[in-house]
Amino acid sequence: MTIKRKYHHGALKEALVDAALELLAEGGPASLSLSEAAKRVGVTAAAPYRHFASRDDLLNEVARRGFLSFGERIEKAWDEGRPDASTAMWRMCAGYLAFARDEPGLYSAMFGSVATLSAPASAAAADHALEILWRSVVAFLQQRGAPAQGARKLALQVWALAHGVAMLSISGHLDAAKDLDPAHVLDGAIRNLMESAIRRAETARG
Amino acid sequence: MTIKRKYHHGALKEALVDAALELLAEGGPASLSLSEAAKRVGVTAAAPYRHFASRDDLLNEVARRGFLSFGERIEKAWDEGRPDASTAMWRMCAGYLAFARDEPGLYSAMFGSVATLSAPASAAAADHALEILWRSVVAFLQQRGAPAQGARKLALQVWALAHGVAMLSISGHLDAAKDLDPAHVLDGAIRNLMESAIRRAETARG
DNA sequence: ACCTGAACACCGTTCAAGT
DNA sequence: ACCTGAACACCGTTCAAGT
Repeated sequence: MTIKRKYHHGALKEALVDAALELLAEGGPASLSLSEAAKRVGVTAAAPYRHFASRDDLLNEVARRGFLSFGERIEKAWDEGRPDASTAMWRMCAGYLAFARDEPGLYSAMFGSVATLSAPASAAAADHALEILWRSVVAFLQQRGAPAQGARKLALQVWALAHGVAMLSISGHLDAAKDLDPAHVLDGAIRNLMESAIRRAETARG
Repeated sequence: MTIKRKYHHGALKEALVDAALELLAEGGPASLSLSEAAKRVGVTAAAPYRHFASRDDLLNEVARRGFLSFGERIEKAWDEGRPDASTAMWRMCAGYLAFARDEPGLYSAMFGSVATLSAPASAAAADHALEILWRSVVAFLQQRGAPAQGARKLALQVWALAHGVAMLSISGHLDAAKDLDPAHVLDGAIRNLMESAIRRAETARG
């Protein structure tokens, strides 16, 4: 009664995605190999091509799912702005950095590859994540009694800031600043950004 | 009188670096191949190993030089804060984004690879680039009569912001915001960051 | 000291053949 | 419909041998 692999795996696509996440966690996007994923799952190197058009296609699917769980995570962290917008905004930023810190390989796959993430599915998932950020900024401005006029630009700035800190942190460039932890740097900058926006609104109102 | 390649190339190391820059420009870090660089230069795939320990070693050398020319570029753009700190800061940020836009492959090689850029030489070059940013922030604060107290943290925030915008721009995530160009987004954010810092100094002074 | 040639393991990808 | 086996081009890397 030896354990035999069935000829048909049954859930090969899911298994390959899981293996890809493993590889990403172990060595980043560079070590995501279709062959290695196939080997770990117990199929031939050619088998994945029934489910993915190419290596980049697999990477893209992984990135797409990454954006989805990323969006869920920061949405939960925002928690509809409870107990107040400032606290929730801080918590969301911390959640953003925590995701990048906990899954640097996945985060790099989502944002790192220049030409790879051209697929529309992945782009849509990324836009969804941005939208959550945008809604948070709008809610923040509303709670402070400011108009949501420049919210889109502000959301983009918040995103760029969080992304920049995350990437510099992942790549180790922030390690030189031993006394400054990433979350602290980001929090201070976000605070400045939001305060400036609110102040400008107040000044405009007279 | 046929043109014959000398057995000894003479300047193989330099030639390989140049070829690597070409490959980087054509297809990003993923298409930087030691074999392809060797082929373009006209030597065997094994020849580069006299000059570079590995593919990553070549990539690292290219990144190191990238940081050097990047540092020169933003230093020139800053131009010692002429005619005034605000204008110079804007010009430096524009120069930062222009570098990333003109050489996306090189910029990605400099910042993108997570595990690759672990070499101390490359890290030192990166730190030097950050120092230029830091000096600019200090000069900005001085010209505005504010103390240079939080300059280091502020420089890190400026860097993260510029890096974030550059990366999002390179990876195409900013294209969704058709009406907002990267330089404009960055400029607005930097302005808010600096103004908040100055205002805080003024409040503290009473 | 610097490069070639041959070799090996690995990877992406294709395709005819198996279940 | 899904997977194997064999095949090809390509790449990183090593090493003995050539100049």
